Amino acid sequence: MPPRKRSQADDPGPAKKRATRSGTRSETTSAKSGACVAEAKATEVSKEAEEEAKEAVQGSKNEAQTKSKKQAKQAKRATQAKLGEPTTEHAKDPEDAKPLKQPKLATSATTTQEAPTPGRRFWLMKAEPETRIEKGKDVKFSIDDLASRTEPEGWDGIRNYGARNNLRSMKEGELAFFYHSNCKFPGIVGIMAIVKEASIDTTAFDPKEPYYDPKSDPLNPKWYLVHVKFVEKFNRTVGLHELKKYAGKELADMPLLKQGRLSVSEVPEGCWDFVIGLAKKPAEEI
DNA sequence: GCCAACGTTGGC
DNA sequence: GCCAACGTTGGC
Repeated sequence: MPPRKRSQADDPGPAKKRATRSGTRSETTSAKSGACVAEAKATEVSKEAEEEAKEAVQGSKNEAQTKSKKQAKQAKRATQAKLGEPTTEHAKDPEDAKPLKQPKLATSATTTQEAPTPGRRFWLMKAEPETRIEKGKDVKFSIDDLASRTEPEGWDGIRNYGARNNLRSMKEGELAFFYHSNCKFPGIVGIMAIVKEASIDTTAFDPKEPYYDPKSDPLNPKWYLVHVKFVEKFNRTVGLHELKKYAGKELADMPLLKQGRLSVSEVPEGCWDFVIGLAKKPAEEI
């Protein structure tokens, strides 16, 4: 599905093609015993971590004293890497499993009444629509593939902290652009909806998976996915080249254009609306 | 296939 | 904790 590493390995391992994506590998996929157990365990663990995190927040005073150094460190790193949780936070750090605290409240709704309802945010997620074999499996995933699904699709394979953090702050009901990358005509091709919030991406634990991460540990999961469903395919692709025309203007704040490599990024509401406008433009006006 | 930009790793 | 070397993304 989403883009990833290019190991040239190509070992023609067996592989029920599409295993990765065909999945909807949510907890309902009770078939795979091993992975499932792992997931269950991992879930527990992450719950614990969640509890810890909560406690940490509640007892923030004490915590501030005991952990302030650590936090300072993290903050610094985060700044350095500018992508959120970076480099060293690996397996060791239990904070890694910390789930979605309050994402920064969204722009517009920040000011509105009842605090606990952050505004809806918008996203952009990349996938490769053209065949590419990774560890014997085709990682291709296009908007047409998504459209053909009858069940929510687990957006797995995200192996970048910045992207992951974005995944983890997605809320059910939010919308995302589907972006075709690493292909002839890269660009935004349609819209999907988040139908299930972050859960553990168990493909990280399976050596046969294209996006296996030997450093991830079911007991302290690093990688997450969300489930999405198809909403709409645009009549035309809003190409990257076209988007770039507005990079200094209407789309100045579009992370896609500033940090091209992030496979899951946020789209400011204004940019969202603007892109929709582009997508609906009659051909003559393009 | 090239390569710029950026992320990650590991030595010190 | 810095930073050089290495790896990956993804447009072209």
